[in-house]
Amino acid sequence: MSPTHAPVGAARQGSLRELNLALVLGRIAAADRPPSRADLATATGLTRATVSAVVEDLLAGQLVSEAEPAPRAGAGRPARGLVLADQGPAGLGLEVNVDYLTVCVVDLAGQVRHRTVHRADLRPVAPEDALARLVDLARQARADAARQGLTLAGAALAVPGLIDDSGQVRLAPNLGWRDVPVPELLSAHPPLTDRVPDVPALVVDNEANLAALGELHSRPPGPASFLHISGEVGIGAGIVLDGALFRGARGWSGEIGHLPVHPQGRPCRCGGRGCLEQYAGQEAIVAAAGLVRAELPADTATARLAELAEAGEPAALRALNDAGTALGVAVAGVVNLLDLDTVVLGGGYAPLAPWLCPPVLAEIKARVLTAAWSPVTVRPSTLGPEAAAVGAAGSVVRRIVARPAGWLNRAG
Amino acid sequence: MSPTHAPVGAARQGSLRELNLALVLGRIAAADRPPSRADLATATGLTRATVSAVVEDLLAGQLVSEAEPAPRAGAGRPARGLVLADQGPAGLGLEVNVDYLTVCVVDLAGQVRHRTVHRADLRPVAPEDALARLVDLARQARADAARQGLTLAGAALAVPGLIDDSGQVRLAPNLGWRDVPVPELLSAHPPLTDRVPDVPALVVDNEANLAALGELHSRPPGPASFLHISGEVGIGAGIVLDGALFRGARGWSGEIGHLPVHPQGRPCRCGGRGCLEQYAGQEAIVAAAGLVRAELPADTATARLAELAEAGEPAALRALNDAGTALGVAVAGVVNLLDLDTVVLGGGYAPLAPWLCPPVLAEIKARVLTAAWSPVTVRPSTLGPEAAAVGAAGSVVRRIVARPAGWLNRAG
DNA sequence: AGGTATTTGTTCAGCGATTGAATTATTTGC
DNA sequence: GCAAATAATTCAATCGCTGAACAAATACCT
Repeated sequence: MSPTHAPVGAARQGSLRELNLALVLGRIAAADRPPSRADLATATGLTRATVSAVVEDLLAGQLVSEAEPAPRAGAGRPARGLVLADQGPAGLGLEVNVDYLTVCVVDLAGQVRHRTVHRADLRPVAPEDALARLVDLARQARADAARQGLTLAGAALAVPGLIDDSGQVRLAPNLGWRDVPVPELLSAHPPLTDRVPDVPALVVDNEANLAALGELHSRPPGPASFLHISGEVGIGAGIVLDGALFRGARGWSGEIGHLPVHPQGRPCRCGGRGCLEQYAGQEAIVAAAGLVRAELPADTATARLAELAEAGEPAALRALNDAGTALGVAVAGVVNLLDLDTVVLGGGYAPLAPWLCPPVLAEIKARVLTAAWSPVTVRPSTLGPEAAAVGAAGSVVRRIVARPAGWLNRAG
Repeated sequence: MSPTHAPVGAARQGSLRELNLALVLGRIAAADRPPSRADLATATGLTRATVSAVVEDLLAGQLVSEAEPAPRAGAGRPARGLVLADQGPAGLGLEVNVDYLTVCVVDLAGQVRHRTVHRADLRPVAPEDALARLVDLARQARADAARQGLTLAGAALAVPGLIDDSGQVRLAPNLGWRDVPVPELLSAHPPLTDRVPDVPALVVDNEANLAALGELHSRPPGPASFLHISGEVGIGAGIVLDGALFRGARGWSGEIGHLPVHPQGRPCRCGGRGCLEQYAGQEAIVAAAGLVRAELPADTATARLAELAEAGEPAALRALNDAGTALGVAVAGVVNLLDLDTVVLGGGYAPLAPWLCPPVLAEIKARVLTAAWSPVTVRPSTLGPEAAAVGAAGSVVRRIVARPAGWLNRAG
C-alpha cells in the first residue's frame, strides 16, 4: 500500500523548492514535446530565473537531461529542450501470478528497459520459494539496469490477492497463499534496490490495482478517472479517480467479482449468491463455452476462446455474450455509483473485448441514468498481459517524479 | 460543483504563508481543546515564532479568537487558548426540496447560527418562484447573521437532482425541474453573500452529496471514508473518501438508487430493471406496508411507518425487512467495491434505521469478502432532516478553513 | 514572602528561495 | 553586417521561516 498525496506538514523554506522541483519535473513529464526553460516558466507561472535554478538541480540529480532543441521557426536564441533522463533512477516491477513470474525495470520516462517472464505453475510452489526465484530474476534485472546507467530506487510487487497495510498477503486464493509475510520473506535476501528517501523499498499491492496504474500512465495519456477490470480467474477492478488509485479504507477496494448480478443465483465461494464471478469469471466462461478447463493451461484458455469466437462457434459466442451481459450489469452499477466515463477491460478480458464490449455497453445504455447525456467508453487495455508488473515499476518512478526532493537529497 | 484539493501551482514566497495559515487553522479546527501557540508549534513542527506570526494574521482576520486558558497543572506562564472565531466569516446553506425550503447559517466552528424552514409543496411552484422565496429567506438570514457579527462568505444550494458543472439543474425528477439554470436565475437578485476570493459565491450540488458532507463535519468527528445514503423518494448516496466528497467525472456519482438488485425484476423509470429504488425507495416501502401514500404528506410517511413498526404491525415490519434486504444487497456491492467500513443511513432512512440496519448488516455479512476481518458499521445519521442545508453551509466554512488566505486577502 | 524553576509568547538577526530587471548568449531576417 | 527576437543567467531586493535570546506569568519550594 502507499501513502496518498503530499502529506501536509509544516511549510518551511525548503518546502518551496521541493514543491517547485515537483512542479517543474511534473511539467516536463507531462509535456508531449521537450519544453525549454522558458516554456516551463510560462506554463508554471514561475519566473525564468527560478526555473533555471530548479532545472539546474534536476540536471545535477540526473532526473532530466537536455535534448536536441526542437527546430523552431522564427528568430531568437534556440531553446534547449528538457526531457526526463534515460539514466538515473528507475523502478523495479515484480509480479507473482498463477502461471508466471515477471520482473521489469521502467525508467523515469516510462520506458520498459528490462523485462523477464518466467513461466511456471506457481500453485504447487511454496511462497518463499516463489519469492526466491523472483529475487533471482530481480538481481539479474538490477545488474542489467546498472549496465544501462539506471539505479533502482524502489520496487513494487503485484500479487493477485488481498494485501494489508503492512504488505502481508492475507489471501491469494488462486495462488493458494494465505497470510504470507512477503516483506519479511524478502528482507531475508540482500536488498533489491538502493535506499532512496520518500520511496518505499518495497510496496506490495493487488495485481488489479497495479494494472490499473499501468493503464493510467500508459501513453498516450487517457482519462484521469476510469475503472480497470482484470478478468482472470477472479475478477478484480482497479479504481482510478482523478489520476490516483483509490484503495479504500484498508486497501481492499475493487472486489467487483462479488457484486451481485443475480441475487438469488448460484452460490459463490465468498458465501454470497449470484456473484459476478460466477457468471463472468474465466472458469464460468470456459465452462459455458463447453470447454474443459483442466485440459487447457490457464494462459491459453482465453486465447482458445478468442479463436472459437473468431470462427463463429455458437457456444463460445453465447458464452461470451452472457458473460458480457453479467459484466455489464455490474459495471453499470459501478458507473452509476462513481460516474465514470471510461471502463477498461484488462487482463484476460482484453483479448475477448470484441465480444464482451457490445453486451457491456448495451447494459450500460439500459441502466445508466446519465449515459444519455454523456456516453461511456468501454475499451480493451492497451498494455499487454504484464500490465501489472509494468504498472508496479511505473508506480515507483511516478513517485519520484511527484516528489523529486527525496531522490535529490539522498546520501551521496 | 467545487474544485478538488489545493490546485498545484507555482510555489512563491507567499505560498509558504498560505500553507502555514491553513495548517495552523486546520489544527485549531481539529483540536478537541483550545490549543495554545506552543501546542500548535509542537503539533505542526513550526517554530513558536512562526506560529505566533501566523496566529497574529488569523486573529486580525477574525478567523480565530483567544479563549480562556484551560486550567493546567504545573508551573509556567499560562497558555492562551485559541478557538475558531464566533464572529467573522460564515456559510449560507440553502435547500430546495419537495415539501420544504430551508436556509441556514453556519459559523466557522460548525455551529448553526440561524435556521429557517419554510414548509410548502414546491412541486407546483415554478423554479424561479421557488428560488425567489429562497432568496427572501436568505436575505433575512443575512440580516440575522450580520446582527451576530457574521459575514456570509459564500453559499451552497442543495437540490435533489442531477447538477452539472455550471450549477445548472439538469434533472430533479421529484421536484419536476429540468434544465433549470439556477445560478443565472439567482444572479437576477442582488447578491446573497459578500465576495471572498477562493470562495465561490454559489455552489449548487446534489442534496445527497451535501448531506454526506454535513455528516462528515458533524461532531464528534466520524470516519474519513463512508457511504451516506439518503433514502427519500429516490435513493442517493454521498461517497466520502479520505475526508473529501467524491463527485465523479461529471459530479453525478452516488446514483445508488439504480443499482440492480433483481436484474430481471420490476421495470424502473430509469429504463433498467430491478433497480434498488423499486424495492427500497420510499414509495415502495409505503406501498409494501399497505399504506396509501397519496393520503400522507411526504414528510409524514416515514414517521407513520416508524409508528407502525414500533407497534409491531406485521405488514410494516415485513416491508421494512424486505427493503433493508434490498438495500443490503446494493450496499454490500458498494462496500466490496470501495472497501468502506461505515455506512450511514440518512434522510428518510434515519428514523427507520432500527428496522433497516439488521437486514442490511445481514446482507453485508453474507456478501462482503473482507467483513470477516474487519466489521462494517451501519448506523443512522446524527443530523436531522436538514442535514443537506447544514452540510451546504458547512462546505462553505470548511473551504475557508482549508484556505484562509482568500478570506484574509479580501478587499477591505 | 521571596526566590527559582518552568512554560508561554515575542523580538530580532540570519538565511534560503523567489522575484524582477538588467545582462549576456545565440539565432533569424533584412 | 546589423537589428530584432528569443533564451538563459546574474544580481540586488524582498519575503517568510528559523533559532536563540528575552520577556512574561505562573507554580512550587523554602
